[in-house]
Amino acid sequence: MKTTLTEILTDALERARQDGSLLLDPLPDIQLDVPKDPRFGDVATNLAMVLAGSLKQPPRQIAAVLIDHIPEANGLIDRCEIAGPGFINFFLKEDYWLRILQEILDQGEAYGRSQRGKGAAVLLEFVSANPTGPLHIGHGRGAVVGDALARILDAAGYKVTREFYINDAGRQLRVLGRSVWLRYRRLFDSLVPFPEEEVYPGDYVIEIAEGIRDREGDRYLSLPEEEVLPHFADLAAGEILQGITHDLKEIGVHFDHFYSERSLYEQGKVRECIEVLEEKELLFHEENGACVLRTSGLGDDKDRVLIKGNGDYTYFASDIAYHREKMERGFDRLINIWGADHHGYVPRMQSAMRAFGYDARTLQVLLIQMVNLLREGKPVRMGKRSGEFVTLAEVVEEVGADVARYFFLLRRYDSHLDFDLDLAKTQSNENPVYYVQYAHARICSVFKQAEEKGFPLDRVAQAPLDRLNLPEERELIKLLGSFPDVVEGAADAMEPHRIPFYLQELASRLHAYYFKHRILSEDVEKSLARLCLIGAVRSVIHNALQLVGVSAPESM
RNA sequence: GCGCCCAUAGCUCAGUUGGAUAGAGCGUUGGACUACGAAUCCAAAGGUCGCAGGUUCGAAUCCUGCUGGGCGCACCA
Repeated sequence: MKTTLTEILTDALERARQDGSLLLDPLPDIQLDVPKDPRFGDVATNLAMVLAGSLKQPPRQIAAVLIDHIPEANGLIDRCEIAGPGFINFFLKEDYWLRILQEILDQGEAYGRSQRGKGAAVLLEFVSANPTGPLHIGHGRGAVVGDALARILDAAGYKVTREFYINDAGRQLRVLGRSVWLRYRRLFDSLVPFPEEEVYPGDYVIEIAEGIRDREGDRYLSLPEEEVLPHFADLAAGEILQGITHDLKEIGVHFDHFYSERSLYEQGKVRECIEVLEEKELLFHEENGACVLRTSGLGDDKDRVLIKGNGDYTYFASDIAYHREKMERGFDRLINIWGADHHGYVPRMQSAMRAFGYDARTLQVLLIQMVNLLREGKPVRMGKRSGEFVTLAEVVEEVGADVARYFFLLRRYDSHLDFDLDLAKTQSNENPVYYVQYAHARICSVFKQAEEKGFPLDRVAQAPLDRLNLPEERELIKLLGSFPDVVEGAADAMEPHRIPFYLQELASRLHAYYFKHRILSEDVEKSLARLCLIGAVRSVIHNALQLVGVSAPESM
């Protein structure tokens, strides 16, 4: 809708320029609004007010000129009004809305999809949790936001690849190996010390050690530590990663690739990356042998070490190699989803992009704020080191995947989230998930009812849609008509939470309409038309729920 | 000390990229089932958009400075 109106306005501007009534150069961007108040029309633009400054004419006068240049036979606009300081309000032709309704019915699951992204290839990296322990609730939020964003971008015409980066090199993994090794030895000798401060204390480490003992007995006790530790580390990481993918699957999140950090080293990508930077003369070496990237000249506040004095690579080294690798795989855009506590890392990552000659804006980082888990109104203490660790899997088990997902998406990703376990578990009107799902189930129920009562459902496609002339019906159709704009907006801004908010409003309008007006009546033609309307609502609710990965049940 | 994020109704939060009278859910109060699902609906009360300046036709939104909260500032990950 907005796009066709934009064309009409651009055309009007062009005509006005050619006949000299408006001295435009260049043509301005056209901004369209859907006014909150229906009295201000179906769509409005502030165009005249924007132009007032440069044209040095009163906005209302410019608006009048513009309206004069809109052709009569545009097929869309019924009438225009100039309002307030210079808004142009457009009232669209009655049958336009019926065409929209027909379009929704025709398109079905495709309604809401667009070519906004023009097929641009996007690499969306998210979760990327270290394989050293189970996912917690914060990971869950990142996972669900990332997954929903992937679905939304896909619907908006981007080619999305979902990737999980595995930190399977470096110190944390060595610590994991040592943790398992100590637990393993303790299974045979309880006197072996277990320094909780230096290793991972979680019970899952014991379980991994027990697994090794059950399968292979005590044979590792006699082997030298240097041999056992890397093996245990790999074994444990593999097992934990399997658990992670399992937990992600339980909450409906999947990945196209798992990208191994270690493979970057094994394929020489890290070294290659450093050589390239060396050629670009972006590196310098300190007295102790450390190798440093001059990020300070590229937007970061200081230079960053790539190779330490002891010869070890820093994580930053493999990270930039990874991102260079992403670009070399041909992606147009990179999106990373990180916990907000990593925000200090963003400038240096973007300076690395610049170091390789890419626009820093090619990499966008979404920082997901922390999640506060509440039970009985009190925060549940989190943290890998604390005893009462609550995993994502436990939360999903407790409240279900639909609820968990919806709760994660109910807030902007950059605001703190209180996850209230008791609220999440209530199957009542306090729980926003059911409100929306109920609307869907309710419509399904009406269709079932219509079938039982013998309404000629095979004639629904020929229903006289012009019988839908109530204000509530008109508003409902308008809301349905804005769905593609909502999806595009969510994709542009990378803000999945817009979908649940849209759903809330749509469900609310549906419930109100349903309560006030009977769908099935003696007037068969009208009943069929109304079935078309609620059928379209059902379809859009279904599509929107699909975008956030929440199920649309036919009965509850 | 420096940097980033946040501050909107009693609570939790939206606010269409600077637009018209600032919205929703929950909670509170009062009402609505002999008809398609009451997990629903209708109505009311509730606001100095943290504070003070600035930018302009117009600011919750943009710029500056404060106040208060969160998080970062490694040759850690």
